[in-house]
Amino acid sequence: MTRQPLNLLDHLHQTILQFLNPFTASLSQARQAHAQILKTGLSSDTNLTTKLLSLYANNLCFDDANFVLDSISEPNLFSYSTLIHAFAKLNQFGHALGLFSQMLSRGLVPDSFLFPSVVKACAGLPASKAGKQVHAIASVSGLASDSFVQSSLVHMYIKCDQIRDARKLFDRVPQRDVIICSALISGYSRRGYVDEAMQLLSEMRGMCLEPNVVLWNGMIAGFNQSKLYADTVAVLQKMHSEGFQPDGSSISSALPAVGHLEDLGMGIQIHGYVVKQGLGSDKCVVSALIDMYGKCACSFETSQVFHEMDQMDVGACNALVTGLSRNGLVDNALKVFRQFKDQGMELNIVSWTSIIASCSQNGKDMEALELFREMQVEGVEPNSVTIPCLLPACGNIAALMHGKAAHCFSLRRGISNDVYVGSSLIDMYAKCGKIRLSRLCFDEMPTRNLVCWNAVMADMQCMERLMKLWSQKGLTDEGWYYFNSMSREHGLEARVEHYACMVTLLSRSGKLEEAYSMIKQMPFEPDACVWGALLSSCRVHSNVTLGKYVAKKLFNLEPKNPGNYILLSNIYASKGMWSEVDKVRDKMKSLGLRKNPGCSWIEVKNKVHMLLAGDKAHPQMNQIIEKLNELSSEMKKLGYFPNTHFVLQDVEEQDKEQILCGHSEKLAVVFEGREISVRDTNLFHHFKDGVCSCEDYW
DNA sequence: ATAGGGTTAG
Repeated sequence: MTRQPLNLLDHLHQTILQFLNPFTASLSQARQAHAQILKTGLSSDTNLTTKLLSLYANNLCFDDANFVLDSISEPNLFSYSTLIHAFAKLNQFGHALGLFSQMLSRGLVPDSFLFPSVVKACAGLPASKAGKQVHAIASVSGLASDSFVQSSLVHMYIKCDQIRDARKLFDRVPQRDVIICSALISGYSRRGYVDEAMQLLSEMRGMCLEPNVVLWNGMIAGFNQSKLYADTVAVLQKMHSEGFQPDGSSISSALPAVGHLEDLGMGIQIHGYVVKQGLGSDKCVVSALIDMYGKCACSFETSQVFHEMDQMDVGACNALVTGLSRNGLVDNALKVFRQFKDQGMELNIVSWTSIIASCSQNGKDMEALELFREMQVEGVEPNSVTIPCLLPACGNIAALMHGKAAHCFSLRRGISNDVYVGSSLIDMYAKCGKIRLSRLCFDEMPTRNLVCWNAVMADMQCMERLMKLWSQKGLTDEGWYYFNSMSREHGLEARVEHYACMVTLLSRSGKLEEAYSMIKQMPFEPDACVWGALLSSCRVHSNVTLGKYVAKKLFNLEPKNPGNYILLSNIYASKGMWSEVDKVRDKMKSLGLRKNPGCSWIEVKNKVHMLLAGDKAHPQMNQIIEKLNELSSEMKKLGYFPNTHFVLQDVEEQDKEQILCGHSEKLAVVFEGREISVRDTNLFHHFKDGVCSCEDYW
């Protein structure tokens, strides 16, 4: 009679065990089994509870896992190990460490199997203090000589940016294996220590150790990450020449470097290898190939590789979009993006960010804003990469409200501290004429890299344009202060764009000679930005002699930029040298260059309106013109006459008046009673209460 | 239980 219930229990036990099969069980089965266990009082069965723990952990059900752990009267090392291993594997490092400390406080002693997972958790966070403590505990437990523990510790120190501790530990290991060497070599590679990595690789020979594929791949990925592109490719070649077959992982880590180097020959060779080895079905390899051809300016091959794919892949689609826009084919990029979407392709955050970046980098700012909205409608959340791709579009068209919305989003999502987000905010606010907000963003950035110095230097340029401090030494001094402190206090080398900013600051305040001598002393060839800055100051200060000289330099550097011709002709015009003006205009005509039409944008009720000079395309154009005429006659009644002196063209007075009234700025001003930002060929004007921030200087 | 885990967006 006593056997019957035991059999029943046995049967139940078997059923629950089946439900808890780690390979087949679903979360709901785990919950059912859990309920059964509780009902039948099987909680003391360690076999069952451990399986349950592992299932909950693998499904990231922290609360359930903790509940089970608490219900075990005497949780042992095995219970904790199960959970910690699972969490470490699933990148739930905080949970893993929390359980580890709980386990220690219960007086349980970890074994050599548990330590690697715990150390991995410290590496993953990374948490260097905890890592050191765990190291100490391992030493006290006498387990620090275990090779698994040692390898994981080396990895942890590298992740915590403590290369010297990693090396110290490595040096004390008597019996080194491939794995611990691989950990250190990959660490060196990721931090850009090429010599140390290569040295250790050759030392392995002396230890009778052969590198394996994982080691090679770690080196390739590491060098690529350190932007040491030539070294990346060199390692791939070395690997191959030493008789190792690069796998998909090797190829997809090396291809970005080939692209950066624009080494098409190497790219084609690798493509051949991919085909030969049958790696063509590897999605990462294919995407990387498409990207490589895109970077090497081979639009045809980019599309070809894409179309030869046997299976659609979102990564490859993204690479194609970027590849097309990189080669001046934005419209094609937009077209294929639309096709992908219409085909029901699962577009991810990279897809949306790519197309937004393509637009904002190619003068399609309104489209970028629209796509950003569309993306959110589709339920895709922007991230810290999306924002810096979008913000230039806001800045370009002074879409302040959109920019502010992106700023608020960044604050809510806790990504405003990201150095790229911060830099693009600085830039966006400066371009919208919001200097104080721009500076606020700069001051609040916790870390500053080259990108944000670029932004703040550009910001200085805007300030110089927008403030009244033209000739006072204050702003120039501030510029010098930033310029010098960049290298002195932050160890960043001034680059050509920083020189361009200083040239602007100096030349705008009238120190044209000082600016020119700075250009001559630059440690590298001055580019078009530098000369352009000087030329536009020559225009401000009507300096014909220097202007003529600078323009010549610019015509050589960028013969197709109409802006330079316009500037020079304006310099002549400001001195009434109309025959010289005609010469420049004739030159432009013979080169087939045309002045880009003036363009204004205005945000009304969160919608951006674009107004092109001389363009009648705006749907409300009739009302706008009516209102303009109304304003004009009202202004004239109050004693205002269009100042035709500012029309730098040798035309009849009446035409000048016409030209002035057709200005896109005027068109935007019709939306009166608001803050208005307008941009001419080289700066933004910010109107508030009818007063322009440039104080009518321009 | 230890090293790499790759591609496409700034």
